[in-house]
Amino acid sequence: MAVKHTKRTEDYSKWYNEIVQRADLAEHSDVRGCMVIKPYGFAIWEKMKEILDQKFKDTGRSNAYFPLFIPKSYLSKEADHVEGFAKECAVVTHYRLKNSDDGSGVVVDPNAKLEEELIVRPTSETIIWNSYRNWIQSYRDLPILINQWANVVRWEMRTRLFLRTAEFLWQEGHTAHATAQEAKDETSQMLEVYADFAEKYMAMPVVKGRKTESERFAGAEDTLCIESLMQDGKALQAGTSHFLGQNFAKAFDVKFADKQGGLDHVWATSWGVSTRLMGALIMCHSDDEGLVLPPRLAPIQVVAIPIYRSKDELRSISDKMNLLKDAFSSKGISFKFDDDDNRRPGWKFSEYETKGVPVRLAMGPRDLENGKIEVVRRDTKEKDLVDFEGIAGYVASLLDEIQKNLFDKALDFKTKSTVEVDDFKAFKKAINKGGFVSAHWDGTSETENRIKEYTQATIRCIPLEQKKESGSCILTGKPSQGRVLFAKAY
RNA sequence: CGGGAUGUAGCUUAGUCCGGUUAAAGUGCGCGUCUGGGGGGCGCGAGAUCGGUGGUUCGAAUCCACUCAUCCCGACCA
Repeated sequence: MAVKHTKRTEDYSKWYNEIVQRADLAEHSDVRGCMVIKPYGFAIWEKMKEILDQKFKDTGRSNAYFPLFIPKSYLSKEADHVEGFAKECAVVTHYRLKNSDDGSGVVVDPNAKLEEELIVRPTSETIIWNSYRNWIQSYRDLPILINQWANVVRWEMRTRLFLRTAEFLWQEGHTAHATAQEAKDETSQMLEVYADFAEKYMAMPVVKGRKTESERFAGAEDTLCIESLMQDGKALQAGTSHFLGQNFAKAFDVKFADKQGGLDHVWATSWGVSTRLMGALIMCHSDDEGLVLPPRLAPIQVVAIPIYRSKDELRSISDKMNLLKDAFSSKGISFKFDDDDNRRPGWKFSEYETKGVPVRLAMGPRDLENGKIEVVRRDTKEKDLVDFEGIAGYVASLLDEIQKNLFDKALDFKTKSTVEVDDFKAFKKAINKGGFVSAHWDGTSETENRIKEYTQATIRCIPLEQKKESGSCILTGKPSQGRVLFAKAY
């Protein structure tokens, strides 16, 4: 019996929520706005982490860890920064509980008030730059290239699993440089790392771009980003890399002596991606049956299901599967043989489909006799009967093909969903249809805001790679030097 | 913080308008059995102080008041 689920075309956000829960990725916690990431979901995040972490290290960065709590006074040192985050900070005011007088439970001990309140980090620039002051005296101490894997808290009004939660996991890189150019290069380099990760591993095409002033990170001089397009036509910011100028160095008085003996403030960057990538991954590839995972991020790449009546049949199939286990493991392919006798084959088929396992194998008595095995790929659901001999090699190249196919499909969708328009009427129509809309803009925040009011669309980015082209702003008609990318966004 | 809605078994819900004895179903869970190539069938069983507190009443899941929580729509939002 097929179980009814919400389809993407019926209600996209309902579909999304159901996938997250059905695929066992995460659930709502009793704590408002916070989620529990379940083992299967966390396994995907761990793969992302592992790959990114290696990329950071390969490019010369190292990990460190800074405190969860930030003294309130630190946060207020950089004016734009505090303004950007003040409205969504959790604050620690006391350090002790006590039993209530009426015995009804514990209450906050009013005598244990902190002299200076602590902010639960919404991001760590301030506490890190406070340390950097002590670490940096000379140009010889630079650059400092540090990353930390951590949780942060932003008290959001409305939350959605993975996409926007009050607490989330991320990595934040914080670097310090002797020159502006070096910091800018760092910002670009890390953006490349993110783009490469998104495309090669998540199989998710992205647009690399620059944020407009109003979308820029609080405290940054320049924000670069990768933007991706979800299947419902809404854009999602998947990663950001900021050139912070000397803002934090000035706020925290971080100076260094250069070769000539002069004293100057240090140049900074920060860059990050979060568990939001999980949301992007889900919305980029999954279908009405459930999750679809790119092989390079799938915790289980291949699952095998035995079909049998008697114990003897199971035993002879198991013998074959154990051979496979070794063959796959020597190729670095993660393989699961599901011989759980409490679940039936049909149930298992649905289960692994829901969880997005890229390749499913099934073997029954008939196959065993004929030296065959059934191979089903998750992305196209194509089913083939293949010779058992040499199956590991067959599956290895199939996984590569699936990885490529997912990217190609997503790229095709993105290309088809990106349109150029030259007047406001066409713009409104295109925005309502969904997707990226490439249009001329006069470069002012006023115009940007008015367009947002009229259409709910925002400028996702000013693409880094694009042809120079003069034109006129779709709203005001004023001259423009190039197109920017608009979309409704998550 | 404004507007709307909902809290009943692990989950999804019926019952509430119009008060009545042991609170109902599906799913999930446990046991048995037949089964097994796309979410199995049958039988038996466990599981709920009906969000909380107080009130009205002979009697409250049901009516009233208060309270807590969650969800949706706004506002806000890397």
